[in-house]
Amino acid sequence: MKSSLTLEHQICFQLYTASKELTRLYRPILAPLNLTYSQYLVMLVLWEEDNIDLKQLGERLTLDSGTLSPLVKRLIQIGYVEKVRATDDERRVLLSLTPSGSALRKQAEEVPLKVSGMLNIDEATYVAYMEMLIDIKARLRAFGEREE
Amino acid sequence: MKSSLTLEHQICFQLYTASKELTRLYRPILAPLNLTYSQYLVMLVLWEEDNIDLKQLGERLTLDSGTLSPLVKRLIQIGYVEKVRATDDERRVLLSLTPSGSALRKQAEEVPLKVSGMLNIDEATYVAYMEMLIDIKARLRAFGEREE
DNA sequence: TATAATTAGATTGTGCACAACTTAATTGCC
DNA sequence: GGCAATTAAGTTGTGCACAATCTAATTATA
Repeated sequence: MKSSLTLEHQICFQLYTASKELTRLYRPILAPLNLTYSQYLVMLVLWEEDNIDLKQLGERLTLDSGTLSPLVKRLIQIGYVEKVRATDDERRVLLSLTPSGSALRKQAEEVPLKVSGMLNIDEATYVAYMEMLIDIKARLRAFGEREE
Repeated sequence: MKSSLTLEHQICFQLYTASKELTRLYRPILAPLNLTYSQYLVMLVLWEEDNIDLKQLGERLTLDSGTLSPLVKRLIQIGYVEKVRATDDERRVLLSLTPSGSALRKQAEEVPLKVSGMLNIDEATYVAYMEMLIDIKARLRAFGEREE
């Protein structure tokens, strides 16, 4: 079972292309906000919880400092966020929204609606798909923990 | 509905992290074959259909020449494939397996088994998940075509 | 209380992923 | 047949994604 080497029968391939194609859908929607897809994810976290430290941010997005450091640098250049060193622990860096970064949230509110409109998907299906993806991740993590 | 801006409620985020985490699972499995994940996908296509041209390969994987050209260059350097210009149309480039690239298939046969073992997933669930991912792509493409 | 181990973040190097552009071959159309 | 439009690959530039390494701050412990 599942041992066929055919491209289309690999769940990895379906997941990989689905992710790429969905990201492609976001590009024109995010362009007016001056954000890439990954930058948008960082902003989503900040709108939810301002003044988060980079460590937590990386854990939320499963991104390491090698990815996050230059990404955050670009968000600072655009002027949406700023870095503040934590006073209690000088190693930590807190990320906070600038007024322009906060203001952007209003425009971003429309993004999920546009996307689900484009996907043309009903609530029940949407939820089922979300659960599937979360389950795949749970299985991956269960394996990771088994290995430790 | 679906208008919450919370990270975890975005299907894009779940798809993006699931794909990244699954790819991460493949890395140690593919390392002994001397392949990255994307290179593995190219090899899958070649084992299925040798002597394919780059255009078709790119369509199969939804990758453009900007990604594929350097990727193929690396596969040639490793010695798994070679490029041959098509005689009937000098623009086309055909990709074919070297003996070492063909031989690799035997080792690769074990990859899907290892992965489904790690995912610890039964056949029915696996198939259901595949169908969901294919459906997501179909919806994305349906939108793309509507826009043309 | 020195110093070893750990931790947070940054840097470097490799490999995608894709847009925009270039080059060369082919096809269409007159 | 001649020339514009199209097509296939390749190149360049930007931005992830991640491993490996480095630096500086903190914590643990001998």
